[in-house]
Amino acid sequence: MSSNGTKTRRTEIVAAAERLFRDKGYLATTMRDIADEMGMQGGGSLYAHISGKEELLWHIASEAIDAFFAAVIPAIEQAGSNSPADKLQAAMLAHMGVICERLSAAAVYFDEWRHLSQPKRGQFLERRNQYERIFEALVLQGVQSSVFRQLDVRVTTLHLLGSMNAIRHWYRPDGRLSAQEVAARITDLLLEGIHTR
Amino acid sequence: MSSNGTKTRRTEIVAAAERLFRDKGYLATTMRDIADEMGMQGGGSLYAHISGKEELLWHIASEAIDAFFAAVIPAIEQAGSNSPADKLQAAMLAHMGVICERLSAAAVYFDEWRHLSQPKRGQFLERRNQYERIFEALVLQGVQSSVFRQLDVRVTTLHLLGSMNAIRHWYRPDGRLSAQEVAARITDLLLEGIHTR
DNA sequence: GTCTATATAATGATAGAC
DNA sequence: GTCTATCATTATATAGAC
Repeated sequence: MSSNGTKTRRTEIVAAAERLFRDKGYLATTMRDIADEMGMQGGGSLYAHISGKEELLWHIASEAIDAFFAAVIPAIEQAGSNSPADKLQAAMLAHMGVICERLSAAAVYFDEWRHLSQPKRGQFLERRNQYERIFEALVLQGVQSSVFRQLDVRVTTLHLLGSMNAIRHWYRPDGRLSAQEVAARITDLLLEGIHTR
Repeated sequence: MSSNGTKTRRTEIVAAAERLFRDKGYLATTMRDIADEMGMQGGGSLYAHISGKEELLWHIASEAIDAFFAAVIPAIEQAGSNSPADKLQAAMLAHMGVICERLSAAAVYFDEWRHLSQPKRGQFLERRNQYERIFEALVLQGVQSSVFRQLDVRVTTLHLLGSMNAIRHWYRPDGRLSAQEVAARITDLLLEGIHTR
């Protein structure tokens, strides 16, 4: 939103690209596809607002990672208690909240970043690793304090992240469950397992 | 392998394409890339062995789904007991075994199938759904027999499949853990959770 | 079966009129 | 800021010599 509350044309283009990148993939999406989505007659008009296709990819990917940081950091700070379990739970709910509410951006973040050329690609991966270390630290704290089982921290962290991120493949905003319900159920499944106790 | 035990040229091409489709993605891989990988001088020589690029994608994707069926069905039949828990565990180990030992094929199966054009795309999805119903049936049996908690069967199944499939993003054949170890640990995490009991 | 050369189509991006 | 036209590049696939 600009200062007067209206979407800029550029913002609309980014949103259209985000949807198309998710639906068809970055390489399968043409500038003409994006122009069509905008109601424009040819791909050329887009270049009055953006510098090129890869700039769209970079914009979406880096804005997505900002969204994850912006949701998860405060969630951890405001968790119900200082216990690693509560902090991890809060982080997981926040992380999945971003995925469910920004499905297109999340798809680009997870699946299309590899089409960035260097050095953007390296910058992206560095920042993503930084983000994932937040979860690894929480898992480590939980294992060290015996709130969690004596698990391999690396494998457990990769498992948690991979499992949470997988919901992008099947969560539907218009489905039976709300984003909060899905996030809560997956969090419960990951923390407690599926076996009866 | 052909009857005399040697790889056919076509099989080599499929293997090269499989690697490249995983590393760069289907659309980012050119026929010249595949020819290079084969030590050929130009993309044209490939067409003596295959009919086109999409045939490679279809061959890899449909062979991959066959591999999943071929591993999981006997694993369930030969499970340690008739309990849903043992059958599901056997199915999970077999499923992740295929992913770890056929990483390239798995990547194509999970990420590149959408570039199939109709009607192949629909045929693929139909068969994949059929495969996933095997897991859904096992989850349902486990919930009905109270071996598992009273969980939403659909969400739990999607969670299990998504979590298992996510290991393709981080498992490395030359890493610290073997395929069997990774599969066993992820199975344990999914069934028992991470919380201390 | 592999080579070189090429036909054909589509792409990202630019130029200039309005 | 959008339009139309187009350039330069690259892609899949084919043709014909060897």
